[in-house]
Amino acid sequence: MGRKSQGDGATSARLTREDWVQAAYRTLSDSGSRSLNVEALAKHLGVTKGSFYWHFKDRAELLGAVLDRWHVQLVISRAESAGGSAADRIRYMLDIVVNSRRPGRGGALELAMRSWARRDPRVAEVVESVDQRRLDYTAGLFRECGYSDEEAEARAMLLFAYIFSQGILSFTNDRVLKQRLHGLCRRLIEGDNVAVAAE
Amino acid sequence: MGRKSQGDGATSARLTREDWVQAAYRTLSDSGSRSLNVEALAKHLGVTKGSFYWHFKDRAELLGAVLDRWHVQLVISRAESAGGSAADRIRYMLDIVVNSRRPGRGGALELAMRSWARRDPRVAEVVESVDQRRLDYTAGLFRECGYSDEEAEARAMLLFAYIFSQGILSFTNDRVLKQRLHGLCRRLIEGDNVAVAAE
DNA sequence: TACAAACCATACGCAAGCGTATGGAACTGG
DNA sequence: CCAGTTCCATACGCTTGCGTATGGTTTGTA
Repeated sequence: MGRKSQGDGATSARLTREDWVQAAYRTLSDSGSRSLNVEALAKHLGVTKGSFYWHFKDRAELLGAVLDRWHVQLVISRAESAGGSAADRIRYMLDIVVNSRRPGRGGALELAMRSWARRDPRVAEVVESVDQRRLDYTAGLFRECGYSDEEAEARAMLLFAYIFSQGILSFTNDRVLKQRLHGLCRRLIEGDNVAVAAE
Repeated sequence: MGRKSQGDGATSARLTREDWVQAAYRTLSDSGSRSLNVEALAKHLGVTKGSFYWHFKDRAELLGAVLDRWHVQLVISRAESAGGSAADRIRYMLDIVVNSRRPGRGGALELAMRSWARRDPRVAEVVESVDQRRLDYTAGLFRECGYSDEEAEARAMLLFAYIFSQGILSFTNDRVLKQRLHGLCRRLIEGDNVAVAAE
């Protein structure tokens, strides 16, 4: 097994600190941070852990880097970069759920972060701030659609609950049915104001 | 540290297989199944692992027992035992979220099961069947309230998404605000039919 | 080409956790 | 009270994974 033939994210022959973080970031969604072990990562990258301990002080430093990456990556919301009106962006966020090719992927990462947060208060703090920021942003969109402060916040909560759960809970595998149900859920979350604003 | 003074679930001086399963079941919600290790459990129960390996063949057998317990426990829904009309039971399920004294507890267990399911297909199968059964049951309640099949299913999905997320996501710590938002979310999920039927 | 820095391999010590072996303590029916 | 069963403690071997030490290989650079 040659190095260049399997380096997952390693562009050059030799690795950088960033390559390690990326690999760790992906591995994280396959299980908790607990199973994020150095030697497995090294094997996955086609090197030995001698490489790892040159880039990082210890395993904790890698986990810290992974946490940072998740933090900044999530704050720069995908919906924001998509642009459009508030109603458009709400609809965009909702439709990501169905349109994503790899459904369990994003949900698995969220899951792993929460699971990790339960035994590391530092992680819990980051997760909480990310949740809050996402909620604030989305509530702002609903306010732009004409909802009151509280109703906007409630609908934002429901929106995230829905998105989050779609990635975690395994309700149905029927694509067609899921699509139809998605339309109904979207209508319930968006409500009348958005529907009116969107047409 | 004497045994009887700290046995967590052990009623008599000596332990039974059931005591081990109970202790494991509780420990599970504190992190993934990965951190469910025998020696820590033994310490928690005030014995050594010599005891454990008398009751169980190996660690896998304990995990299997824990999985079974979760399975049967969840099928016997709490809402069903509460009784009342369909609308009452829907409202009861929704209000459990706010009324539970230890908010993170149930959510943490759900989280742990999902996290576990991601690396054990046997667990994934159980989780999926449990999800499906819960959804079917709840959709039935909404149908009793006069909703169509699909709308009932969509509202059931939203209900579970909401309940699940309340246990996992960390939106706000403000009790009062949470209570008001809960009322709004409940109204969105229940919709007009339930509201009419309930009054 | 020569030297320094960056990067990696190999080999080791160490702790945690699983499972086994074996003997001892506690309870039980006769 | 005394076998026999049930339950537990102690001690051991084994594997996994973290971290270190040390030397080797590649890359940039003068």
